[in-house]
Amino acid sequence: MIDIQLLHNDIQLIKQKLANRGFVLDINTFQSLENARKALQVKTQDLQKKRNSISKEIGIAKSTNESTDTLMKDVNAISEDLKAGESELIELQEKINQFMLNIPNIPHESTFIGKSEADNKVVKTIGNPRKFNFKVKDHVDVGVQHGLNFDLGAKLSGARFVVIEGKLAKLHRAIAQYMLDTQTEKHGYKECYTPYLVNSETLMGTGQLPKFEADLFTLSHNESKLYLIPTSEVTLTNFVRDEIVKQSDLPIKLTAHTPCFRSEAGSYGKDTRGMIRQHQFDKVEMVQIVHPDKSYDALDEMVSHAEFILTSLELPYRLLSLCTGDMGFSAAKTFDLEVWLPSQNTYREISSVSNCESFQARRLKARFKSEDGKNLFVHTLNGSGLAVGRTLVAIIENYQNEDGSIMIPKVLVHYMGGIEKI
RNA sequence: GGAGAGCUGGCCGAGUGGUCGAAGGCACUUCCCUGCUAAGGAAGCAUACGGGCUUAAACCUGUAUCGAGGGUUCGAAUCCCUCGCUCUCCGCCA
Repeated sequence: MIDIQLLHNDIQLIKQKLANRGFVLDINTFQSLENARKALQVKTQDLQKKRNSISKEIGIAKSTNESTDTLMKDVNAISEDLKAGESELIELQEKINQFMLNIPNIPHESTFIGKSEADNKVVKTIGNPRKFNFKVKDHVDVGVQHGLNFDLGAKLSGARFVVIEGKLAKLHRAIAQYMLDTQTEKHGYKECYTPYLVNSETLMGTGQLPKFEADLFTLSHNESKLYLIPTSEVTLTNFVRDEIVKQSDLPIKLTAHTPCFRSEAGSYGKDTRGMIRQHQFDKVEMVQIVHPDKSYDALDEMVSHAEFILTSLELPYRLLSLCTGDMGFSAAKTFDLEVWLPSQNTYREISSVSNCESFQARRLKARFKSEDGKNLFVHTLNGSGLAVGRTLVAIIENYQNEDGSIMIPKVLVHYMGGIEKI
């Protein structure tokens, strides 16, 4: 949620900034709601004040056994107005709140203005795609012989599900272990195990709700509803919901390896082959909760933490700075890492690292106590470190041999129990 | 699934209808005192959203908030209802 003061101070400027990311800010609705709210709040609070003071007098009168008839008459005279005002005010505030919850974050000034992914800027390209002296196969063709089983996934669950068997399943696990060990031991994140099912408040906090319910899988549980997490950014970032942490506790660096569940509504026909786009995939996530002055340093740091995985796996990749039109709802600034996929002769997203500044913190009421005793919103960042499924895809494709075998990247051999090739 | 207990400020904890946003303690901040340390004394110390004043802050002031929501009442931390969560015991269970 953006700071409502921004809308009070210079709403035209904010409208412009939001327009850069394709969001139309309805100024008229906002201002008429706010004007109505302000007038009604003043009126209602005035009536509450009257009621409270008369009630206090009644209390005093009762204790001295005086008559309270006229006081009662006074208070009854305003009670109807008061009740109507109170309920109308709540309604208005709820409308304003909904309005605010549906506004995306304001892009950072360094974010390029653009409409779609075509306008993203390549920051750098690292590593040279390998030259193959045979016809490369895609990860499906290579993977099927090693236990990548889409038919079985479809039988058990449907489209966009996969079963991985044998050595390839072990490789999948090795990748996740390696990433988790690296982020904890090398980069200082605390390893966490979190729920995969969360309530709506949690998703509200990180911005998936109320706007993107269609992208989530839901489960009914008694009267209430639970959601499968689309990323462990959701659980890790919500650690600080409704908390006031000490400034000295910052930065908080958390990581988790979890499955992620996405309904992929609106992506029909996209990436239908293979395991690029699944309803369920594993990811090692990094989250940082930081002092507002440090969040852009932290962003660079997190990008480097994701990059380290790619370079150490010796996978060619490029770094993209996302334009305003391609960023997620909660982000002010986002870098994507894309890994080289020889079968597609292109780079594909494997990590996304975002600074949400105070956008999530405001929704989460996640604050820290500053040196002068003020409660200020923290900044939150999240990034994949990395997507496990897509990393498996990248390894299968980049490390394939002509005979269909797959070399194991050096750093993973240890995690594969010494196996160098499958 | 059954039975019971509980949920109050950063923490502990008092408070069962009326000058309660909430005693007391701890922690914290400032000051005083004291060779150091320790101890002692004084004051301050919740959050959100309004209004006033102001360039702004400070400040003054109002309203709301005692797990959440609803109800009763002139008035609710306190009474009633629903829900959530925590704990204890029993049952079941990886």
